[in-house]
Amino acid sequence: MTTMGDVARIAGVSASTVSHVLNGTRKVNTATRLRVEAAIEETGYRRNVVARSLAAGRTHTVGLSISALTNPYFASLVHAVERALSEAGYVLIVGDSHDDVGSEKRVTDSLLDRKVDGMIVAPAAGSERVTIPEITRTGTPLVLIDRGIDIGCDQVGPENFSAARSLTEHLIELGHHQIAVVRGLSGISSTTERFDGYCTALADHGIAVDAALVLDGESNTDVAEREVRSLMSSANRPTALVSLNNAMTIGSLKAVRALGLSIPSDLAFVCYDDFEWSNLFEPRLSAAAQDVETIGAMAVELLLRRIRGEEFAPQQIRIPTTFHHRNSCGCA
Amino acid sequence: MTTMGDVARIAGVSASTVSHVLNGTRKVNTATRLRVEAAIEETGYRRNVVARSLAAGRTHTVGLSISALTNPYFASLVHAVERALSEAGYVLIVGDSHDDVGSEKRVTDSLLDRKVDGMIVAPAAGSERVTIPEITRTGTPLVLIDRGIDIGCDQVGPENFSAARSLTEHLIELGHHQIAVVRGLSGISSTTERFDGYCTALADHGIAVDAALVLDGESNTDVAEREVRSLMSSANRPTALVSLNNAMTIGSLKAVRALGLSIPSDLAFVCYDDFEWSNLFEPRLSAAAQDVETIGAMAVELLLRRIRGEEFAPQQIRIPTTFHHRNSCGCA
DNA sequence: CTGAAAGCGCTAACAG
DNA sequence: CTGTTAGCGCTTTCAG
Repeated sequence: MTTMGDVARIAGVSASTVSHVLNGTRKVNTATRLRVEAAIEETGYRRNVVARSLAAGRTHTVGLSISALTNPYFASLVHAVERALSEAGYVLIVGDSHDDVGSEKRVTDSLLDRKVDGMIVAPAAGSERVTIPEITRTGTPLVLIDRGIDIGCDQVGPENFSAARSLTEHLIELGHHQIAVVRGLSGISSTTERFDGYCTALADHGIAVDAALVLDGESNTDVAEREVRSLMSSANRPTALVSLNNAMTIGSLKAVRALGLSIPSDLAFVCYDDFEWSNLFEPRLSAAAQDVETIGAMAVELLLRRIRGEEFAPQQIRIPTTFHHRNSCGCA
Repeated sequence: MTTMGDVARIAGVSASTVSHVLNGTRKVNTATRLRVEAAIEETGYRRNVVARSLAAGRTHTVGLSISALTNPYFASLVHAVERALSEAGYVLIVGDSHDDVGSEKRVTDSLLDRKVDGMIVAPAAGSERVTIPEITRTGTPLVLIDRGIDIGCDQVGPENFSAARSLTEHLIELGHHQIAVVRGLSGISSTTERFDGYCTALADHGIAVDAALVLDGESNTDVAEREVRSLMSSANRPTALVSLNNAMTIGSLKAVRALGLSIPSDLAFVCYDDFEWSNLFEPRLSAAAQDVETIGAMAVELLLRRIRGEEFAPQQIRIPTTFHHRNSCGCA
């Protein structure tokens, strides 16, 4: 493998000069630069970023710990983050935490060991006690994504509370009183906030929260299917349902289909998170869509500013959701 | 930041010993090891993987260049690869090539510069002329995924030809003669192979390929929608359609819906690639599903063997697809 | 069983 | 405008 020294020798200059033409870090005589470039071309030299990182103390690498790469929402998030980073000349290392603090710790430790310049984390439940402290201890810039944690660090996520509230209110305005909800994994802020939105909507309209109508879907398709199925075949059958994330929406729809019920005639349905195909089939889903691109881009922007050493108060950014009003809610 | 030297000083040993307890690379007296471990604990020392990589000449990092992180198929592939790698103690760096050689070159160059121990690439059209040679020149182990290239290197992908042929045959056996096809991006092997499968099925049953029924969907939802829409509103309307990948399936369905046609009564429909929701809505899609997990795991396995220095003839592995027979094809 | 010492390939003062 | 010289933090012979 050719090194910078080899190139220098061939070009008849010092390694230092080669480094500077490569990085544009200082003025170099055009003639010498040309010679260096020729030598690089001739040898097919590739800089060794590992050595460079060690010497410079920066890796131009950012780590991302995500909950579930298989969830299309998170996949898009990874995509958005990757794009924003690569535009800025950074490279992304991804790890999947499977929404488990243990795995998350392993992922973030490995990222820390690799001396990433910054880190983006979608914190699992319990993260604030184990993962986050370790990251902040090293002084690595950190921004939380999707879910928040009550700690002084930058975070960017979607609007949860108001979106879930509107979703629920829409159902109430349609005359429903028996509105069930499938809520996500406990211990993460998005679940709490969305559920709060649901509760607030009910409260605002003088409807008491009926514990029997609150389903724990654990952000999981199968669990949601089971829960919805059992609720919908019980005596206490609701007339409307709000699903609080995409995976659970699939599960809910499966359950409804398996029972031979139809939406919206037997059950009005709205959900948090939109799908590419939401508009394609009957029932066309009335859904609150997140703006993933913006969430990803924002997170990267904040992180890069921290990496550059900018000082500013911790930001807590909420990206608005958009309500796509279709017909699963039972409107014309 | 604490370094290995600091730990050594505190433990009263040499850096060399610290290194060896950390890596288990040689026998260390239990007493000394304990002291070292205590010092590590006390200081909260984290190894510097960058320095380690430079010294050891291996980064325990694998690069992945993928066509489109937003396509759920590729997202699952990334997931499968990430999982297999992390089990083996490797870390994944992802780059999105957007199916463009230019971007692909940028991605792979950056990966090469980072001295990844190996590389997995879903080659874009033209890759064999620009990206692949550069990778092999550096001697970095490489395995091609999803698409192949006529070059002596390991590749793993789904069965394309036979799956597409079966899909088409199914339609023929149902009595269709006017079978249209939406094919993917030109220049990549999966497109060619799947299209060949379609042509062969027709030929085997004495049906000539009608150029007017061959649509170029460019592996893109919008393009497919436009094409299908225009074909389906023409005089020469086919009675059946086979879509050759997931993105184009969405487009096709959009077009069909927009025209107010219904599947399968107005148009029998089968597709390559399955969806999580294929079974959820009418028409329930009859589809050939890829086994992404296996594809990812296989690719990683081959790559790790190459990284370990094993010598063997280049492998070309095809993972079978599964036909999910539902009702969009028009069967009971 | 342990330590000394020579790098890995590059960056960045510093000096000229 | 360019070269010299220290490292960056770790691994790994080679001695002992």
